[in-house]
Amino acid sequence: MARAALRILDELGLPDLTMRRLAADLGVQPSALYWHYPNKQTLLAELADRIVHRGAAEQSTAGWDERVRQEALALRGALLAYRDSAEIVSSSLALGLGENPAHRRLRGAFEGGPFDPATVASAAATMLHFVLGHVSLEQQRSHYDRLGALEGRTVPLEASEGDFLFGVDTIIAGLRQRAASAAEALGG
Amino acid sequence: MARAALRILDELGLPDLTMRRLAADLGVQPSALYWHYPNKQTLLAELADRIVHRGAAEQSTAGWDERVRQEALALRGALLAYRDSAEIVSSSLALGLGENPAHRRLRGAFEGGPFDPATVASAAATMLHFVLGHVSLEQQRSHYDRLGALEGRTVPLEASEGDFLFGVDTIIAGLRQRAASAAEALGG
DNA sequence: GCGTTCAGTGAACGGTGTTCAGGAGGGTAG
DNA sequence: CTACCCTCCTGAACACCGTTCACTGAACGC
Repeated sequence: MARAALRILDELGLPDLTMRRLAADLGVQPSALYWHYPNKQTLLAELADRIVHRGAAEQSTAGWDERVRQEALALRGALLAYRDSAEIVSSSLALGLGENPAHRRLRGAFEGGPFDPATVASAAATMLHFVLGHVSLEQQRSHYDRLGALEGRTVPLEASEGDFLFGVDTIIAGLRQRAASAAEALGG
Repeated sequence: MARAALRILDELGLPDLTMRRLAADLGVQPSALYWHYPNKQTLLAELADRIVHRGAAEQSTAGWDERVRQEALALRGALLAYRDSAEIVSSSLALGLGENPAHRRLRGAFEGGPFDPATVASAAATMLHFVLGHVSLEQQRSHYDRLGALEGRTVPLEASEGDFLFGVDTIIAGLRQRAASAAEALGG
């Protein structure tokens, strides 16, 4: 059932992912869905989980900065695999923050670095906000693009990826510097 | 009319900001609104403009990093002044990117620093994504909070502001370091 | 007086998420 | 064989939503 929802999401987009449409695809009345999920938001939350879950970076022995970079790229990849996924993940984020798989994996990557737990959480949140914000905008733009608005030049995907890497690397650089000055204050 | 919409937004929240509700508040039939705006999205875009417009940081002669910090804080302040504003601004962002006032002001702050135009645009986008992502999550959480979910401990606003400053300062630190290494490569 | 433009009415259209009484169908205990 | 329960689904409704469209007054220049 979540499978069918993901297929609709990918082919038609979030606005067309309605309970009625999903029910029709399953050959069932819309009310039948409410036996499995209490409401649409819960269904979307499960979709968000599945989308993020698929995007695990392979285990790596690299330094924390490279691991964070890989994790951010993997997350973006997972999000770009489904249409409008960033919006769904963002929406579902508020309820379960702290137990969100994306946040958890980013924390895992940061834990390999010289940060105290509070910093790890904040750093992961910062990176997560950036990634979701970036991909969200990217997907929204392609949505309006599909709709015929944005008549002018479309931003090429390549430029978008460059922007993404710029942001990720900037945040990582900031954290590296933060770690360095913290070490200096401690050791000096 | 946008005034009335902003009042509804603030008192009832985005889900209750319906064309019917707005029309009722104005003592008018819903269809009357469509003489002034072609559709709801256009109305929301104007609200986004007004919200962001109100949050201008005072002119400052400080360095680029301090100016960026002030601008980010001002933007967050403007967003927090209206309920669900971050979501509205994000939605309206995709259509008019490049001419968005928030993005423009952030660019203005970065232009005081040692960055080429492409870097300025990317840096402003990075900061904007972070700010919108952070505030969006913050507001979504308080929305669910109002609804009675999140039965457990609510994240205090102070912690949220700390997280926000952490992110802003980290991004600024990353950019500072980027500028330094670029200067070194150039001068050395 | 006449035509035009502004601003709004009132009813409808097609869609949405969600609820609720009820009904098949299977398993299991008496 | 009967009676019951549990699972899953039906069919019809409810209360909304954004949007469209023919029509109606009021105000204004010619």
